[in-house]
Amino acid sequence: MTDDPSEDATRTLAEPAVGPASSLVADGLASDALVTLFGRCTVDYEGRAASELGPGDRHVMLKPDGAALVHTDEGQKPVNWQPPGCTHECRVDDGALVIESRRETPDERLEIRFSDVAHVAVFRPTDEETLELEGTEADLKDRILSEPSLVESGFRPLATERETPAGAVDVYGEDSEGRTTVLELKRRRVGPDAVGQLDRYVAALERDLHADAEVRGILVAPSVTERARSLLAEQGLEFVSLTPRD
Amino acid sequence: MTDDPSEDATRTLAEPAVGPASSLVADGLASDALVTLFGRCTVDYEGRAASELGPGDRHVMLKPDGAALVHTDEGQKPVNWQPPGCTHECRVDDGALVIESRRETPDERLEIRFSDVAHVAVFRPTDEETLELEGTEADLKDRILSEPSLVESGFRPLATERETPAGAVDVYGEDSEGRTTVLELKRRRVGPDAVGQLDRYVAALERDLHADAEVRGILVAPSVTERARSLLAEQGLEFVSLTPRD
DNA sequence: CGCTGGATGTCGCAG
DNA sequence: CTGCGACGTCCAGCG
Repeated sequence: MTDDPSEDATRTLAEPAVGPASSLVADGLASDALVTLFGRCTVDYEGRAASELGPGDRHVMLKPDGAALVHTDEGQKPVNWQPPGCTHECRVDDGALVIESRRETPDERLEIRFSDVAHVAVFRPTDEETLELEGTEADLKDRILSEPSLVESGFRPLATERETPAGAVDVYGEDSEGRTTVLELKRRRVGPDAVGQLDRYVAALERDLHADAEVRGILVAPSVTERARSLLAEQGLEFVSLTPRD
Repeated sequence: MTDDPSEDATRTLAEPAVGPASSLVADGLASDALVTLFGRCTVDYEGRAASELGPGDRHVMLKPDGAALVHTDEGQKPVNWQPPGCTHECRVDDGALVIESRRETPDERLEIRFSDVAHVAVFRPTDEETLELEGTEADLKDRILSEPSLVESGFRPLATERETPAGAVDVYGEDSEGRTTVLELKRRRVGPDAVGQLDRYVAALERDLHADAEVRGILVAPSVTERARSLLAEQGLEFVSLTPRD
């Protein structure tokens, strides 16, 4: 760490000419800073899919990890983006400030062309802290493992993430009568997709064990939709209501 | 529209005191602008789940549609967020600048507490243009409908989004021998989940028609994983390779 | 790297 | 509003 303010201070430019704007963006990219731009731009993307976006005033963020985000006035998700790991370049082309972001595997390219830059900023984010999150599926699993009777009296968990030919089962165990019983856990209200998932695991286990093996499948979630409930019934599967918290 | 520059120009503050920072944020929120802040903050979230994030230097974006995004130096996704439709408030509390975002249904609350604000900006994004995207599942469907033989010689599409007790089938039709044939389309390489989906539709249709009805199920995608391929085989389902573009 | 499934998924559309 | 499935989903964990 030096005393050079460019090493840790925020730097900004308002209504810059293309040259100074380009210089500041390039400096920010070279020094692993977080760079933001605001101004009139078009956006072109080509990769897994392809898109075009006509001119408008938007907010662009370039992260030190190689991510790029283009935000309009609406929506939680960026209108265009590039994932972490991309290489960003900044150049001046025909009087426009052009940001180009590329990656390989898959080959993807994002080009943001600014006809006018209203603002450029270079920030130095720090990330000492990690997010503490609760209320996840992992919390629901912990709840069940520490108190299996919440699922059913006499239920005994024997393994988690047990492998089957159709994938790994969340919780694998036995009921009070010794029958193989598998749980599919969801942190929130579930639809038909979760039933299909549980059904695949149960069918795979019945094939994998004996032809006559009876395997119980229980969907554990706060609630189910009506269609999911009828699919469960058709497949001879069960449901237990349980939330990740409380 | 007036000549008041606050109505359309970008406004910024560098290293502001809490009072001026709060005023500018409040002005921005009141005038449907896009507001960004950068500085040292903690973040607390309570809603569908709950989270805490200790102090660090982060970038916050408040959108005119009510969305809120908190970005660290890493990741394409914000570390914390609030979806569009939320109500943002800005206040000074115990010398700190506090942004609070709320919504109902579900009841959710996000609190961002700045101990130090390095930068505040108010922008006026415009969104005249809409994104033109190609290479989606809809493009794959159009391709098949305009040239059904891409799936199989003699295939005749009869309906799209046809309803079954298990949900709507992407493409419903008949093969050259008059057998009911349903397609599940995916724009990219697929795994076991798509097989489960197709299987649910085929099983529902076989129940819905006659007990003796034979229904063919074809997964149409660029490629499949090995596990998906074996699940297809076990269920007597088929695969056709096709991409949304080219 | 590819596979797999979770996510405070988000988003758009239909009932 | 809920239900349902697509998404350039993103993302972590594991082989």
